[in-house]
Amino acid sequence: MSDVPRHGGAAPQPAPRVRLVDVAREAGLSKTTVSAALNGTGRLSPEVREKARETARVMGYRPNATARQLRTGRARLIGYMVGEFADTPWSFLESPYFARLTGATAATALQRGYAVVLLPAGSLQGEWAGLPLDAVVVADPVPDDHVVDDLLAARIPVFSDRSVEGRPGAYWVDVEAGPAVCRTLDHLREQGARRPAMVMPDSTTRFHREVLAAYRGWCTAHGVAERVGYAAAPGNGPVVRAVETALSGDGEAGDGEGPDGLRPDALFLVAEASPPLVLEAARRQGYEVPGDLLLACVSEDVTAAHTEPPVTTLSLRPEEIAQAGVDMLVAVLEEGRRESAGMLVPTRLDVRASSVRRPGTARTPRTEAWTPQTEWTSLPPT
Amino acid sequence: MSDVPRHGGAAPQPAPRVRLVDVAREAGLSKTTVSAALNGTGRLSPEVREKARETARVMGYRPNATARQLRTGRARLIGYMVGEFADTPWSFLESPYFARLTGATAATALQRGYAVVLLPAGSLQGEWAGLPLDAVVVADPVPDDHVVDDLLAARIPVFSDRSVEGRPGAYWVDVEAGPAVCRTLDHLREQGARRPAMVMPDSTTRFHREVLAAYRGWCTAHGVAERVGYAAAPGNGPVVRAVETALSGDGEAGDGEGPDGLRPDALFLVAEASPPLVLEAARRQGYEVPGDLLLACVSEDVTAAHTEPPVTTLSLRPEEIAQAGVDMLVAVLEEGRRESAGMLVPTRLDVRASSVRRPGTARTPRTEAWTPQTEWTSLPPT
DNA sequence: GTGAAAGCGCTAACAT
DNA sequence: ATGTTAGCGCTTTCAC
Repeated sequence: MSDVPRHGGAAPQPAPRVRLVDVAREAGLSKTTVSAALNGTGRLSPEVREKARETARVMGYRPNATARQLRTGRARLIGYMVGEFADTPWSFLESPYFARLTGATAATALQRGYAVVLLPAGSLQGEWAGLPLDAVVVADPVPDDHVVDDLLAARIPVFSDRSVEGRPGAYWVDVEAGPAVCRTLDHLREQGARRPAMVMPDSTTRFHREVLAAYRGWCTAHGVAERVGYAAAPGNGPVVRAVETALSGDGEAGDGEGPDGLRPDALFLVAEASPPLVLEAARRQGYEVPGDLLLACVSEDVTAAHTEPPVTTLSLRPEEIAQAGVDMLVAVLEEGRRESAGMLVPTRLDVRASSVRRPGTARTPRTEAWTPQTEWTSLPPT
Repeated sequence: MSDVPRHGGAAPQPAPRVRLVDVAREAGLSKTTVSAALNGTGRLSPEVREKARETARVMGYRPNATARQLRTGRARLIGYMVGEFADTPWSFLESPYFARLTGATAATALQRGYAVVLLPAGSLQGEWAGLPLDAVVVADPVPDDHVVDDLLAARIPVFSDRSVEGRPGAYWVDVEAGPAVCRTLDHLREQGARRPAMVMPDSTTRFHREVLAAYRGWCTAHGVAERVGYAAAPGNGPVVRAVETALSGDGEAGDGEGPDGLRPDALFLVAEASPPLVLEAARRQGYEVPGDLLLACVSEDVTAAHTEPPVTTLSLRPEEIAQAGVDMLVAVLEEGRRESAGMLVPTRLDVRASSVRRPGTARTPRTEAWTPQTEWTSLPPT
């Protein structure tokens, strides 16, 4: 008779929500049948299935996600954190790259039926240990952080970059950093650069290590001197200062004019900084862009297209990375594979006026996608 | 005897996690006792409590959040979405203001034991209808969107801006927009501006409506002509174009030189745009800043401090808004109040060189916080 | 093809 | 002060 719960916990909702059993009673069916009808499982006659669905719709039935979770063991919740920025665990959203990566991850995940919860950089010791996370995405982990280990030890699948390759329960998506660097440097060289400098953060991220290695390899292969400047910290201030130092020729050697006594004639900036600010910095150092200095930045900052001249950017394509990662995540979670797997996503160079000295040499006058060869390893795009 | 589940659903985890009952058996206690010990509830002797805690720790027990949720009826999960940007539901993270608001919301929530899940702008019809959300934060809703109604109809508490004031189940935090606008305009006037123009998005957000009203009121009170430019869309392109139009004096009236035939001598920009780009636009229109044009922007963009001259900004203080909102949310959820409530958060004007024509008039030469009077309504900070 | 019932792991009412 | 037990809402096995 009485439907009010007498024993269980307090029902905080004043209006008791309609439950599966309510639908079943209303439709004159059993819980089982209604459940099967709604989930598309079981063997039911079309009429019954329709009847159940209709009743549920009319009654405004919405399944209790928590109960379903408890039963199925999965919460359809994935954690998301960025390993870099360990000292300012939430500032990653202020980077255009991570903002887009985060948004795209959440968007793709939701399409696949998973929700993304935002987590701070830093170790598992945190307040979120109790969340029922099916998996955690760790974007750009730093090697000396042990989040990944903690997560794996807690048997939570981890999705990260290639640095986790081979570890059971860990999966990866990474960017084709090496080829991208080489192609960008090739482009600068095509446009006449002979002394390309690179500025990057003093970071231990796999991406940055790869970039540095590729730059060095390219310099060796082309017989040019290495000119690398390091930004002491992320953020516009430090990066712009590093750019100024690099452009003044006052590199780490401190010899005043670069390795060979000459100032660089191209700059490849591999750190998020505001393109207009970078342009200004170059000008303060007495350069005209692209006249005296060709400029290309690894950046997702949309202002790059709005400066004068517009700035050439190498996009890491956060949306594609996110999509590939989430697709893999869903495959893993839903098909229950355990061995590590991963894939590579290509980059895109958007050539703009800041790196075009000889008109007509660039693929297009202003802005055009140029995609290096794609390299898929395991898990082709579904 | 047998601990393996025989009846229930498949246990996807290969290693069965240690449950409450396991701890209880190991410690020679009952589930109840261990539960009470761990949760700090009930009346237990200190020794027993300690024993239970120690055993749990040793066994690496971590409570199953889902089971707890099912029992308690609350998931400790809050949704987060921003109402603006309905056409590009995920781009809000690329705005410095919303990036910081989002990060701060997630950070504060986590500290209070709640996780934040990212939701797209748009109506409840979406894929996330099934999430066990205790509440949803709707940042800057647009009036013609019915998310708030849908949420309230589904009896999910909503935390938003003042536009939801008075609706049962809805709570608000808002920014002191009016006073902030007046003080900024006062500051520009103090610095010598006589023809301040304002550029804002063509948005129906409560904030923007309030800003417009305040600007108009201020103009009337000071007997100056209104010069308002509207950006057709968010983003640097449209906003910069709107700035150019406003500065050329070519307002909506299309009279070539502004309402009184004169170009503006100050610009108050109430739209996120890259400060360096805005400066450039002003220069393209033949202005020198701050010589011919005083500039102040509502912005959280950190590049404002790095331009030459640095740009004066009115900060909406997203961190404070987030914290106030989450504190209120926790109070509501945990004390179960139903009547609507809200509070106001003050803004902060960071005066920098772009709006200082007469040296010494500004509170400090470069960058100093100047906080207008605070106005608290209900719910004082806890 | 349909329904009864077990039980996911936990918390809280009640009994001791 | 501690233990026994019901039951949160759902999915799934198994018997009919």
